[in-house]
Amino acid sequence: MAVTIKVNEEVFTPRQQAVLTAALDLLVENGDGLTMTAVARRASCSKETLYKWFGDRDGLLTATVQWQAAKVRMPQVTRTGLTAKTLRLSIEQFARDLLTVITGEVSITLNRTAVTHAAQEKDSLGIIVLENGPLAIRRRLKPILEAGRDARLLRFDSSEDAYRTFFGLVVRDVQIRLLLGDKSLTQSNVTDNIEADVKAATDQFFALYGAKVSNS
Amino acid sequence: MAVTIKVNEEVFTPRQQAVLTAALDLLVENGDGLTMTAVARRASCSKETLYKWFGDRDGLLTATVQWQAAKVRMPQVTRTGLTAKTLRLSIEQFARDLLTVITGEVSITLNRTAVTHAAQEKDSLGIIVLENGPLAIRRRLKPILEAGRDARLLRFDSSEDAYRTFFGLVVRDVQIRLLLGDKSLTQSNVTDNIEADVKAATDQFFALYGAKVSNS
DNA sequence: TAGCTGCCGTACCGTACGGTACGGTTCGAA
DNA sequence: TTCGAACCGTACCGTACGGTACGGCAGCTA
Repeated sequence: MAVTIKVNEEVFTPRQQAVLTAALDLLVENGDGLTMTAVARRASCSKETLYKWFGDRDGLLTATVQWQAAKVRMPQVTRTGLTAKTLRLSIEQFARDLLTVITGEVSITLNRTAVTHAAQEKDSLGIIVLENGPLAIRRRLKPILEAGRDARLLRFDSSEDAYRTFFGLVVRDVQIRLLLGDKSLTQSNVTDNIEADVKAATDQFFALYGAKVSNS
Repeated sequence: MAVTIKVNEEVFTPRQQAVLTAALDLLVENGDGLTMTAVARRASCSKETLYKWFGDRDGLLTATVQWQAAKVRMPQVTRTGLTAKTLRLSIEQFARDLLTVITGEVSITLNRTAVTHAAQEKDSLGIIVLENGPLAIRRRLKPILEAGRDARLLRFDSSEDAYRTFFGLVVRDVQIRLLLGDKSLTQSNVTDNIEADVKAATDQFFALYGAKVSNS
């Protein structure tokens, strides 16, 4: 990976975080409503300060997305002994985390913002969102999958393929429909079904990658 | 389905189609570059005409997306006898069509445009894109899945669930990564692997939903 | 030829917004 | 108490762009 991006700490003072919070709120409320004047008013700060701290509008946008995306760290999965049972619970937890994140209002907003940004030859926001979303899950899931394979509980050639299949089974068409504003996916409509979807996806994943019981 | 949208013919004169082509080209070249002045110049027409034909900028955008999305009709799948073999070929063809469409430059542009639009409380473009993308596939795939079930070649309770699983297995994380501008997914990088991905997805789909051979 | 229609090209207007400048205030340090 | 740094609020500038107006031209009809 040649490009290194600022996933670093990039510490913000409390006051700056208040500004970023205001910016995020504006983004969530009204995607294109992130004008410098609006942020300044919402955060009770001067535009001059915004430019001093973040350089320009793009800098503010990047700082907001980056800061927020990094906050969406999902709870660590307890990776105890690795029996068939704990492995399944871990997988389920990953599915639950993934679904919970992508259906959240903040995640939808960040993804929309990054997609909009990507439509203008700018990929920095997309990279940040990817890095903190799918790729974060992948980094944490892969070792567990491989541990499962080592323990003869799972069976696959490429852990990359296994991860991507898992992603597909869990996310299906939910994310793209949410990003496109599909009204038939009410927030509650989705969240109410998360548990069922988690179970279904996990079942399917084990059906595809679980070690056959009656097998050498 | 309560909402009926203008998927109708909405005939455009050749001259108007030339204008829409210019608009689409601008969208593809530079997502946010769709200014009325740019379209007028590219299409060698006057802004006055644009407003006369399409009402306002949003009308032009909608007409462009709608006209283009409707053109992305994928080839009809020959639905012959429905043996195990033809069913599999049909499923593979659907997977191939779906992957080919979503990885295309035009599709990426339309989806990005619609997502951007959806970030501004406007869902019309999203509905159009959904209707002509995933939902079009669904409308055509479901009958085949159900025919497969009737012929005891497939096994599932809900054809809706079966369709969505199929979608997930085929699309995985490809679409969201493309929308976010993931550079590690070169165009060729993806298209070269389509056949392998089609086969893998189809295999997995039949592993999950194919009727067990040694059963009842 | 006269007149009408449709359209091109260009000029124009109003506004929204990114970015800058500056006066005034608070507050901590010397 | 004085100085300076940080920052708020506001006014300001330039530009880009959506939308409108208008002059001119081509083509059709009578």
